[in-house]
Amino acid sequence: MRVSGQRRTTIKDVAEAAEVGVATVSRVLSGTGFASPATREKVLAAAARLDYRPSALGRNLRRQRTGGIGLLIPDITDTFYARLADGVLTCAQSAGEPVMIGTTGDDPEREAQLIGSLIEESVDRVIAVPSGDGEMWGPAFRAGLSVVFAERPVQGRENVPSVVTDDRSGVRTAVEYLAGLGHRRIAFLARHGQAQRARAFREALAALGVPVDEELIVRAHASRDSAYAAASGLFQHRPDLTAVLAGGNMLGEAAVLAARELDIRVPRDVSLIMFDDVPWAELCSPPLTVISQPAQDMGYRAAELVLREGRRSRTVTLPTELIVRGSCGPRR
Amino acid sequence: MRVSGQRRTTIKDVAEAAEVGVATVSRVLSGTGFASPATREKVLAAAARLDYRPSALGRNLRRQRTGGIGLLIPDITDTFYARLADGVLTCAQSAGEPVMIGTTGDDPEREAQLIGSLIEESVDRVIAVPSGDGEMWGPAFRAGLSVVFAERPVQGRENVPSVVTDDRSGVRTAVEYLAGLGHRRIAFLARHGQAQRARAFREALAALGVPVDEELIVRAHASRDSAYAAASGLFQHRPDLTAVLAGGNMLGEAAVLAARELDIRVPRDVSLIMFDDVPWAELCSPPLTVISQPAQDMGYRAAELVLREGRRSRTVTLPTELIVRGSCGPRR
DNA sequence: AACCATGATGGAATCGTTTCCATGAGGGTG
DNA sequence: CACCCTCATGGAAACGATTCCATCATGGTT
Repeated sequence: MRVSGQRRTTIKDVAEAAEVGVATVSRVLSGTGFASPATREKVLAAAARLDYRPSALGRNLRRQRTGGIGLLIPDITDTFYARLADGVLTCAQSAGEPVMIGTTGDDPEREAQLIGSLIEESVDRVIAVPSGDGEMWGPAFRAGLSVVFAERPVQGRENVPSVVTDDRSGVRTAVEYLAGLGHRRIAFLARHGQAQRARAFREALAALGVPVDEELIVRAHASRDSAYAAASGLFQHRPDLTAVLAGGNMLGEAAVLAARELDIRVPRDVSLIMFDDVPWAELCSPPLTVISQPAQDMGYRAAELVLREGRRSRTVTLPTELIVRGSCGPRR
Repeated sequence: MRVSGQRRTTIKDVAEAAEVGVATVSRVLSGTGFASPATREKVLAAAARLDYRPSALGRNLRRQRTGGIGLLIPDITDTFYARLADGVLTCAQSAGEPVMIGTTGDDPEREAQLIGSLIEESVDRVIAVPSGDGEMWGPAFRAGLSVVFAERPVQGRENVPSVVTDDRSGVRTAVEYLAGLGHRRIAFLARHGQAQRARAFREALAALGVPVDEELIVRAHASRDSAYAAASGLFQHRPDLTAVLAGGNMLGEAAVLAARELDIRVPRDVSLIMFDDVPWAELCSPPLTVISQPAQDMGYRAAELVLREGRRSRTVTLPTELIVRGSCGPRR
């Protein structure tokens, strides 16, 4: 314990203190290679005595890679992504891996920038909720990163392992439930990047013989303001709709708010189903019927996937569940 | 653009391509030192042609520090901390600094572990919502980290810059408001680590001449389950209370849930004020009266503080605001 | 004309670790 | 007894950047 201005204790100091070579210290401490019990003891004692912590900097430079996981999500303020991040962190921390986080705001350009910065930092494992198309991931793959996509796959990168929710089935369940209540003019509030869900929505309608009205499919960006604008605009332009499926919790929140603002009562005037179950869905008035998604699990699985780099694994699809509460009623 | 198995382009490659020395390349690219316009041009061209990105690893090792910011929060799932993290990320990303995030779960031991891992990674700037006492931060200061505390100060480390909310004033406002409605038996649901607020709560009661009932001050850990248990236990043990102040949004959520479960109506039977304004507070039934805190701003300011390392600055105190909605009523 | 200040430049050391390789000791087998 | 194989060990190279320092050229001053 020296005064400030001290030099970091290095492996060399330990070697000196233990009266062995640095190579031996490295071998003992990293557990690889041979060492006699006596030497091992000496080294361990010296390391403990000097309170030695190996520098990740030196190790990483030599190994030509940074341990750790890069995590790219659209918005940490969205509880869905927060839970996803929590899953990643839980897995990563139990594996002792640091996590570098970045938020893209669903902006491909910012995503590209963050990818660049991860490459610069030699982070070689990335979990991402991709915003853009597959192109911007070119540099990442060229640099040899192992990537796992979460929540959404990327078209054109089908062989990249991904962990996604079963959008098709989730959307179908919701649409069938609404149709069963008599609804025909059902709107879908989607975020950019949810093309998959929009497609599933069209398919589900078509399967039920309901004509698809493209004007009822509205897109918003990953921000509260954008979500509110989309929801409010939808209600105002199309007062004839009787049900809304919100593609995420922020869109659901916006829908409730916009409906309240416009004096549209839920579920009397409009039925509402929201993707993603969040704690407040139950506290809301009325309690929201939702399609729950295992966000935290998704993050955890993605982290597992990206950590066992060896085996190439296909994409994992996680199930959704319809939780009926009080925000849907028969067509008025 | 080579096939896989390629070597990273290094500064040496650029030097060769530009027909100059590596030192010159470094000077040009990092902007320091002298270089003739002609050479500068050559270097820049070569770097662009080879798509050169300097390795952060090499730089960091030489500089003996990692750029970037370590961020330690109790729970990323709590929207308050998510917003705080968002503020940090916004500032850090606009400064081009990577952020390493870790969640402590308000567990001092995990916190200590994460601090250790930050030191190992040579991260030299940390923003933390501290869980434990000042002791575990010893190693961090000894290692020369520059630390900024957020949300809570740490006793015994008063000279560490911090960004906190004005707990005293926030609590006082809430208590005075409740007292003004006639409430006397007011409970406080606190999280561990909110000793500051509990103290302010006692002071505010004392200032109003209301006797302090220690049994009405209940503590929970940073998890939904713990919060619910605390809230439910409180309502069951003390059916005589008429108002509750929740120290955080998860505690408020738990209080609403527990009250509903026990058939306690808000605000008829019990008035409720929650610390931290969240989007769902308005959607809740009844809409929740809250003490809003500038969480995102707090994170941003903390990041600013930790980034301009030079000047030592005192702690910043951010104001709170009482937002009256519908969860408080006169004493029954 | 000699000298010096200044700017441009590149070689080489350095950061802390891992890992390759050479060396040496010791024991078992032919 | 010679030989070889194995294990233990340490020196030194490598990773990729920054930066100190020496060298050299140039132009201005005395």
